[in-house]
Amino acid sequence: MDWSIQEIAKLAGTTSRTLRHYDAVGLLPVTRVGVNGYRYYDEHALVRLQRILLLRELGLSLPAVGEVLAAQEAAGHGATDALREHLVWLRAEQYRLEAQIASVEDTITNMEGGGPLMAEHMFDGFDHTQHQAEVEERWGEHAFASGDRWWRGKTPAERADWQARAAALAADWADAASRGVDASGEEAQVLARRQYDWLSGIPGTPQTADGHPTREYFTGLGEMYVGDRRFSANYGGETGARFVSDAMALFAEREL
Amino acid sequence: MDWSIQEIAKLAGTTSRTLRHYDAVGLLPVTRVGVNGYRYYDEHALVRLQRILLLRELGLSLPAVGEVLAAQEAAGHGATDALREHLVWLRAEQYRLEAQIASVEDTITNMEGGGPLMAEHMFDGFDHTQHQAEVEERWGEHAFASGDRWWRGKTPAERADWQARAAALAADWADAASRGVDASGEEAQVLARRQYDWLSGIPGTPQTADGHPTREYFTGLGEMYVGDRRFSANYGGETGARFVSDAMALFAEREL
DNA sequence: GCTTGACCTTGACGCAACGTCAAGTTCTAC
DNA sequence: GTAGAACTTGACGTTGCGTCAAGGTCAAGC
Repeated sequence: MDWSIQEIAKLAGTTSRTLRHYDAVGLLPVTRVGVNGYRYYDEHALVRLQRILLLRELGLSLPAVGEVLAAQEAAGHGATDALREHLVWLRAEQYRLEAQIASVEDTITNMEGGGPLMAEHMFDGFDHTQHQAEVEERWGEHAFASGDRWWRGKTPAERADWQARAAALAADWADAASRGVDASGEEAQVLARRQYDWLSGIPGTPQTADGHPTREYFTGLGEMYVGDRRFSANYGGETGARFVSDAMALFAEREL
Repeated sequence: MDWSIQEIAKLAGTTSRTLRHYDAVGLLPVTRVGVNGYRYYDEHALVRLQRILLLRELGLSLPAVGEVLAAQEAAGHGATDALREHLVWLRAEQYRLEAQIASVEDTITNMEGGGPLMAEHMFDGFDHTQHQAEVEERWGEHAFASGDRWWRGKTPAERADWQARAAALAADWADAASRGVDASGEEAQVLARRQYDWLSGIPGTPQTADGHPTREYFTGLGEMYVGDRRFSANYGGETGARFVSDAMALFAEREL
């Protein structure tokens, strides 16, 4: 049972170029090469490939991936040293990022001359509720001031966390859109759910009794995204916004 | 008043190669080129260079740095849009890292078959208090068990933060050592102070009444680092450990 | 038997921001 | 005059593939 390079690539969710690369660096040698020069992979290769991709998602470099796999093969199972080392790495990076964020915030406030970052930048990078006026028009008056108070009532750490969550969501949407992901597929729907859950945290949005956005609000918001520069700018233009909108509409249809 | 490429590089704390690169990409054009082909920079270039380096430390890409500077020049001062965009970026990265760290931790616990990460890995990446036995021998019995209880009493978030701090410190030591930094210089001494402050957070270490490590403990610890593989492995070998030790000794001499 | 189109190959450039030789020229000091 | 330091341009290396480019292979249809 063996597969061509494209077949195994699709099975594992990667590309043929990546497979050739892994072969070139010796991380995943090709199982068999036909007389025509074609590469073929068997099920052992598939398992190894899946492990490689998993470790890569954890942020390990290719040499590090190789170490982990070699250790596992040598010690039957276990040998987490390389992973633990990587964990230390990740934590150091996180700490560095934290410091950088603080520095950038300081720089911004210095350049703007005083005052900490307030509500006007609450939705930086994910400014969909800038549509506040339109939203209010369609779903009735909701005091944005209450949202503002909610924001100011948060601690700096909470604000940062909230913004980080929003930024990550925005980045993931943009990434998925650029990769041409299917709006009805699992990945996009997971994103739509994240968007939905995230919205639940914002007061001043139309919500059901259990604190979640209403179906109408959710789909309506999605529709408004399309064609609105303030939103689409962060999501790969109108194409990206349309993708987001589609995914949200499908989610609402199925789940709400 | 103009300087040669090496002179201005030293003034700003960078390298001549970097200056040539900035010239090549148009970020910092050279002020004047002599008939011999030599590059010369004036004070305006120095100011701009310093701004560039500052923004680079905040993590901006060269094009982003160019945008910020252009906006500042156009608008007199201000124009923080690019920086704010960068901030969103940083937060998204941080969030991504957080998720990765959680995944790696899960993977490790899965591979080791159960149980969350406990005290045995408390000092991962910065395991100087593994010298516990020797330390106790020299500074009297201090129950390591109390340190263990302290660790287990922390919340996961606190543990992660503490480990991140330790990992960052370790990484910075290793980096400074690899760059051949002077142990008596400001950079190394700042690191030594961080190390000192960090130690203050660990119960079970000899401390003065105000909760700080004693001078003897601090210098003694530094001495033990040299030649101990468990420590030096993380710091660029014995050379790195010696550098750390020297910096710590000088710090203790001057400040404690 | 031929064309078409999908799939495959190797080879090579591109990216980010410089570090690091290499080979040759110029300056400075003795 | 000459050693040695400083300078120049040019080019490769780094990481993990993406992305052409140019061409060979295969299955299907006419």
